[in-house]
Amino acid sequence: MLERLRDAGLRPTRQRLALARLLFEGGNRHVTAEQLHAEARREEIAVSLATIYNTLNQYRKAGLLREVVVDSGRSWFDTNLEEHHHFFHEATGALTDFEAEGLAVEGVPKAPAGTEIDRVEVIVRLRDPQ
Amino acid sequence: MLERLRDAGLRPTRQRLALARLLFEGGNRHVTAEQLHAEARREEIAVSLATIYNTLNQYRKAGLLREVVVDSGRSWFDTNLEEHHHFFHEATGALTDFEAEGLAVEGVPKAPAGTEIDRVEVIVRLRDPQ
DNA sequence: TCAATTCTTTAGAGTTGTTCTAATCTAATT
DNA sequence: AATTAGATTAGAACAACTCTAAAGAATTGA
Repeated sequence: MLERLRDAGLRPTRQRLALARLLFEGGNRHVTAEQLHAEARREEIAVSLATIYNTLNQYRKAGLLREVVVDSGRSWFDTNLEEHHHFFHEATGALTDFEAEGLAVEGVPKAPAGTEIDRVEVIVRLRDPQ
Repeated sequence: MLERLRDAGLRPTRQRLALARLLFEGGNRHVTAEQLHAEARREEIAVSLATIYNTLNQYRKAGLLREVVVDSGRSWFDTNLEEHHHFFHEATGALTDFEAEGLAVEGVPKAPAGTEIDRVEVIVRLRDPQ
């Protein structure tokens, strides 16, 4: 974990290490800033909300996390760096991954002049059965 | 326009009619609440920001508009009701449509138990050429 | 047509999620 | 150990909404 932070050019401070452990040990996960803050509090890790936001954004810039926008008014951070897509259940706000393997998006038009494609994101919005 | 509002079960008030004209006359468009408010102000239509929000949400619920979430912290409303997808240019915040025709998304996994697919959204994120 | 009723609009206060500020603290470097 | 550069913090500030309750406008029914 220490290495991972050093490689990303981030000083391995107490707070950053503790948050890295919560985020990266034990499988992929999705969190919001508030959720991570609450979790740190439960684990008795003293970290301010400002540091949670700073850290999540630094991790994102360093490529340790991805941001997922599905929900206006709240940012999700996703530790899964593999190519994948998302289910989003509007009713509950639940966000789950599905693998890109098996999914084919064909016929994406070429990028408008002066831009290039960064990535193609597929969001499958779910509702309760009617 | 009057008909359109009545059919949607909305009283055709001065404000709702004026906003409907801005939104629906003259081709498809994407707006945020603030943008529409500024535009109304320029056209000397007196509408409060609260009414802008109310109206956009009523239009969305009535199916006259769709909401597009690409940008955490801001909601976009899209008057294009046809099946289509979006380019989003991160650097400028520009949002543009592309037709669904020609695009094929294959191999979407089936919806998790207890849910069904509402819609499959494709967002092509653009960056400046490196 | 004109009350009476119901729905709509409004200004401003409130809320939520996020960023900023500037003072204090800590890791790295000398 | 002292210095310095960078990190953390509480709380203020900010942006995008949403709510409230009072005033206004569209509809209804006589």
